[in-house]
Amino acid sequence: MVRPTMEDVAAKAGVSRALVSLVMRNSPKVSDQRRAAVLEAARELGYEPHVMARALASRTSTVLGVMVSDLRNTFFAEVVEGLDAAAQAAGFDLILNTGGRSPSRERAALRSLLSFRPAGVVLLSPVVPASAIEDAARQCPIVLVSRTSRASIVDTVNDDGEAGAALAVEHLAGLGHRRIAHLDGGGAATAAARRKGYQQAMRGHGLEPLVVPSEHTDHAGEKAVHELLGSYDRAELPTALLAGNDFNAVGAISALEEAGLRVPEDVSVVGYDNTSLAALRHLSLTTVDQPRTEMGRLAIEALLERVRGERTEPVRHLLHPSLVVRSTTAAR
Amino acid sequence: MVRPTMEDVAAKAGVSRALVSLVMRNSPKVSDQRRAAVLEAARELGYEPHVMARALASRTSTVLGVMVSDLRNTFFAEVVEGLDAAAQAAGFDLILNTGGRSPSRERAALRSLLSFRPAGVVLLSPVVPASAIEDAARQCPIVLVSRTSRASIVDTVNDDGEAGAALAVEHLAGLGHRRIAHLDGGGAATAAARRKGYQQAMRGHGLEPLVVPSEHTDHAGEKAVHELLGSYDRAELPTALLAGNDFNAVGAISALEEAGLRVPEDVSVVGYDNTSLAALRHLSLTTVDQPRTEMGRLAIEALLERVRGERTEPVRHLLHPSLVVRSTTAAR
DNA sequence: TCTATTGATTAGAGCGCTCTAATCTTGTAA
DNA sequence: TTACAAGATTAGAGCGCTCTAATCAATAGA
Repeated sequence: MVRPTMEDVAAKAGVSRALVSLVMRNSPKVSDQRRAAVLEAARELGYEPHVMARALASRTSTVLGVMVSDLRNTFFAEVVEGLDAAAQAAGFDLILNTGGRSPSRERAALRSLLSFRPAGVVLLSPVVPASAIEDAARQCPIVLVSRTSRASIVDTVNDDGEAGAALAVEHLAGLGHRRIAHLDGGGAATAAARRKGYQQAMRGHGLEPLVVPSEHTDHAGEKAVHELLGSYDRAELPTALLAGNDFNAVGAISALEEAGLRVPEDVSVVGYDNTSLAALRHLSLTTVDQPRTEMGRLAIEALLERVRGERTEPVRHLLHPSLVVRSTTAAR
Repeated sequence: MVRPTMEDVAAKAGVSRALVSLVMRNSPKVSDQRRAAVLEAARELGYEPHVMARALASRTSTVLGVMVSDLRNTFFAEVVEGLDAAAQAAGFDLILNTGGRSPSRERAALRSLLSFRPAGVVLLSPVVPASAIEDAARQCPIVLVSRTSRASIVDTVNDDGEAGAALAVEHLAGLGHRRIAHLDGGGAATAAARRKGYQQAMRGHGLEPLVVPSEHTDHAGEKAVHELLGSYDRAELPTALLAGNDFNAVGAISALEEAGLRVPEDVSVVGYDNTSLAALRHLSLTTVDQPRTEMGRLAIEALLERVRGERTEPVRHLLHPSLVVRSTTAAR
């Protein structure tokens, strides 16, 4: 289990440790002959540089911290995939934590990440107070994903929920729907923007917004539909629903079908997030897609710009979502 | 961005660096008075020990490497959650990679993990050849999840696919089904065990196994059902299906319903994995649950036993799955 | 009063690397 | 032949910590 060090390689190749160091960082100022000898010795010994020792000596880290609130949520998992791909491409490694949507656990997780003296940290939809984030930002660059910030010291990457919701309303209105309800995301971080976009788009079409309180779960989607069914005559029922997210949409569809209403013949339903769920042919849900991999990529990019000192002004990426039309929406 | 060091804390508290070190590792041999002074100085300066420097000096790492083939798969994401929880509890941090089911990318990812000189490494369903894994195992303890190994140097954590499939057959046979088909998982690592368990359980009940080639996707599930429908008269069609996984089951249900067959009235369907998908009330899929969080916990446990030198014999955890009965199965 | 003894504190080396500055080789010009 | 520049190589300090062994202070026993 004890791995060879640079010193071992140097001894074997008959050169100094410093020369080995140069070769390992492929410095141009090494003769081809020595380089070959060092590389050969390293290969034979199975030598790989020790990242931590390197970080300590060079005073530069190739580690990026990532705190994700909940990996079970495929949205976050996919953003992490994007982060990983971009980080690997840039020669960085991720150290990853989960905070479980608990402020105290998130604090501990963040502290843990910072104790690595990372080059930067990405926070995925954190719930800690802004002050905790700003404190962290004094230690290294911070990028927030799916959370906004006013601090000029942190960058943010979000999808444009207003635009996404508007896209959905546009689609439904274009299909001839007039009574389009929105199942609200409640306390979710993304809910406000989606609600606002929905309301504005509705008014823009001269339509009356109808916001039904709900949550980002399938269960809540069912409940919301039950409430709608209880409050309106069949003839006055909304003919289209914009759910808070895909799960919510699936719950809504469930409840509609149980009540004998067909989707999309009687009621059209649009989700949000384009999770793998939505793509299932069994559901084939029309939904709003967030470019998750791209969000991960942009987060790393923003981080590295700060790391390299190329930028000190904050950047606010607001990504444009797109509508994925499947089988749960139809013309009125 | 330049953080205080132990030396700074020592100066501020008027003690030596060594004493600060003792306090940070809460050694008992420090007077209460000095301890308080050091803690106070650390607090004022916002000092946190530098994990990497600590690792280097102590020659012990608190880092565990994790390579996951694909985070998009919620199964893996949930195992990672389990890994993270157990690691955090033990005071370890995870450095995480994805290998994308490509041997070359996995090799690079593994190398990257090892360059941190981690205390141990967890490989989630890796596709690299066994030799690569055994090479890695010479550098630090390795635990494989969802992959078997004959090497005595690595530990493994798997769910007992045979038992899981048998559980499903048991359930269906108990409901009076005689013609139970299995939609095979094809090349997936877990497919063989599930198939074998299915076949044995069928024979145990004096029933004839019927394995239909498929894959772990919803699309393949649809296709498999279409083939069944093409090969059998309605009267001879299997009355129950054990799918390779939940996605596959959803595809199968889709195709059955399109063909005018009701689930579970005409055909019962059982999935495998108990993904969040299965729990959706809209699907409410009867399925076999793998204890994913537990798998993560056991992987960390096995790793730490090796790290602490408590064990040198390999351990092969074969976790017992359980059946979650929902609404896609009914009595014949 | 002096010496053990115990507990608290610290000096200093070293973990595996990088980086600056110094040293050693050549080749070339005078 | 000598001098010197340019390129190749190395010595050695130091990154922020841990750990062993040594030192120091205080108390107890003779």
